Amino acid sequence: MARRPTVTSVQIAREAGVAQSTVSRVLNGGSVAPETRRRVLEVVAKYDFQPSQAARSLVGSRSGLIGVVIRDLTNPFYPVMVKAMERVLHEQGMRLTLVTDVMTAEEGLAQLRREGVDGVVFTSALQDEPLAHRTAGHGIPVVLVHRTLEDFPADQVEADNPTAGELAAEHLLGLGHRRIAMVCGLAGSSTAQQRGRGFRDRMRAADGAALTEIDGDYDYDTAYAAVRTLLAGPERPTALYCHNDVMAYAALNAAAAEGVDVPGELSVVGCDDVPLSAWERIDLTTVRQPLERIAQVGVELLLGRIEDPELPHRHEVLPVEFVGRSTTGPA
Amino acid sequence: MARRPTVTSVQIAREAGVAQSTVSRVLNGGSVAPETRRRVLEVVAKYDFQPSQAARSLVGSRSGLIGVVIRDLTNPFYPVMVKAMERVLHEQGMRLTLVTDVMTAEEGLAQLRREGVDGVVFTSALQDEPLAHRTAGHGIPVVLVHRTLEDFPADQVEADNPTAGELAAEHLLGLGHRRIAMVCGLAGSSTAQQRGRGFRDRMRAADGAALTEIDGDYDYDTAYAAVRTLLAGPERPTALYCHNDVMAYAALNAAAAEGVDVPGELSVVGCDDVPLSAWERIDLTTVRQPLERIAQVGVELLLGRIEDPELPHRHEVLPVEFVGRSTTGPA
DNA sequence: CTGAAAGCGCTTACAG
DNA sequence: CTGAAAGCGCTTACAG
Repeated sequence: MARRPTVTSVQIAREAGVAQSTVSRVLNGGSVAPETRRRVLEVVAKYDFQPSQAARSLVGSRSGLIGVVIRDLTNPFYPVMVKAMERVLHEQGMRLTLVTDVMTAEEGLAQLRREGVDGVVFTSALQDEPLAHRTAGHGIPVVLVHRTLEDFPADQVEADNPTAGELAAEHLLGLGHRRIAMVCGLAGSSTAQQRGRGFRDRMRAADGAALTEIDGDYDYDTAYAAVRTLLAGPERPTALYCHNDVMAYAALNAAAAEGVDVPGELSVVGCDDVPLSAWERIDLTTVRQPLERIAQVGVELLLGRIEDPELPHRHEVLPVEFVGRSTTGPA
Repeated sequence: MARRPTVTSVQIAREAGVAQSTVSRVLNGGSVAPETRRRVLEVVAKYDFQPSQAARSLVGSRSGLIGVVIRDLTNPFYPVMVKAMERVLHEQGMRLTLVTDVMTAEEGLAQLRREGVDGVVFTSALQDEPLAHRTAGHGIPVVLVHRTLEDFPADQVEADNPTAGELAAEHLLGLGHRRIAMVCGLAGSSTAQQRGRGFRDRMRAADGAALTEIDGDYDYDTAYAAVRTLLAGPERPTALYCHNDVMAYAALNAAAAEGVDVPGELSVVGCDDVPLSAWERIDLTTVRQPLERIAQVGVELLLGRIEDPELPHRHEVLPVEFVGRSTTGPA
């Protein structure tokens, strides 16, 4: 396999009658005489010259690459985030490299190191996740987005998840529900812990309220199976609080499969407010978190830290908002 | 910004007491004495050494990077494809770089050239799309996946879309529908053209069948607005054939918004069979195309071509399958 | 089997 | 403002 012929800065220089370093200066904004600049740019345009990223990142101090760790890309939550991050990065002339669940955490870290990323965004960190710690351990700037880790020495951005749980509980209790089940997200995730805590706190304050908790792992299939079992069982709850929208969809569908009317016999509340949730066929009552904003702030914090590693760590908590729709009703 | 200290092959060599080129040979499978190999690997393991991709792709003939052009990542169709492609690439030790709609086609091509991709997968080519042509023009191997281009000199993989259209028409006609509307995908896309053609062909063979065509652009919002207008109008059809599932969801939701019962007053057929379509709340009658298989075959063809550019071009057409669910009923 | 050397395409001091 | 030169971290002939 011969490498296909690509125009290099040396060829541009030769044709423009300048030194190769002058081409570099023109492209990177060094001081160049207007006439020289014009001549170089003309040749650059003629060949639509694109400087090699490999060479650039090899010699420069930056690769212009940001790693984004997203385990499950099929959760509709994440494409929205990816898009928001790409937008910010693209404005800065930077690129994004994805680490998904096709590879192990180990392989993911190796990948990020080989690619020489300037920083990494973690979107789904778990308490026992070694990847974020080890990445930071290699001196790579890290930001934790959406899910956070207590005492982790890095910038972090998340929604006000305890309040999200409280708002959900308040809503259901206000409708008169007392036999409630909570479909929990991944045990090691901060979001599940915080949303669970907020919900439980409000529940405890209510008279005669009984809370059952089941594991949904933030996964459609897991939640679907768990909710079907629950609904087919003896002590069917009158309301369900799901730690994310995807599990709420699973609950809605499980209810349909079991012939349980929503919201007549069962109320369902989610968390996230993914675009899907507004669909008439779904119309999910949920708690909105500012997905795009979280992604955007996360990338901005990371870029700021890459610029200045000495900045004090910031931990942003963004407000959530209750969104009442038609999957909830009186007990 | 100082570059953070990274272990290099020179340091590994020094500590192992060998030449740097020997380290390279150990890592890339050259001939090395067992004892030498052992010593080198020991040091490699000690530092968890990861060779720089930048250096490697600068000097080598391959970057190990494959560009994947996906315009709209939020269509649930695409994450499934990305995952399938990542899986194949990861097995080959290769990586994927995404080009989405945060950048223009122009910027996308520039990006791919700067990154020195070994090849590019186009998943949403349009007839007037210059990007695929120009990419190939730069000598970069290209494969067209899902959407194809007639007479394009490259490997192509698609579903049997004409048959998809025919199956949908057959189903609706068989249920007695005669006043039918077709919600069309992007005008310049092969899928919309082929699915439309297949559907029209069958329609023409049916007595007294009237077909209205409206533009949905493969976009949820566009299709939603168009279907609401259609349903609110005077000559409401009894059935809808949508060129993809996302527009069918829009149609389902638009019907709900207009108070039109599905399938009682309106039947809806989609195309794709994205996982979502099987949800009880959606339960869309559709025509399945083998998403993952298309993605997989596409990447395999591309890798084969990179290996041997002289291979004759292949054009694979994969079978589709009708999936009857509950959004369709008798006229 | 192994080492010394060239070179990939750039950026970045360093002179002038 | 501009050029000559060093060097980023590798792979790949080329000797031995």
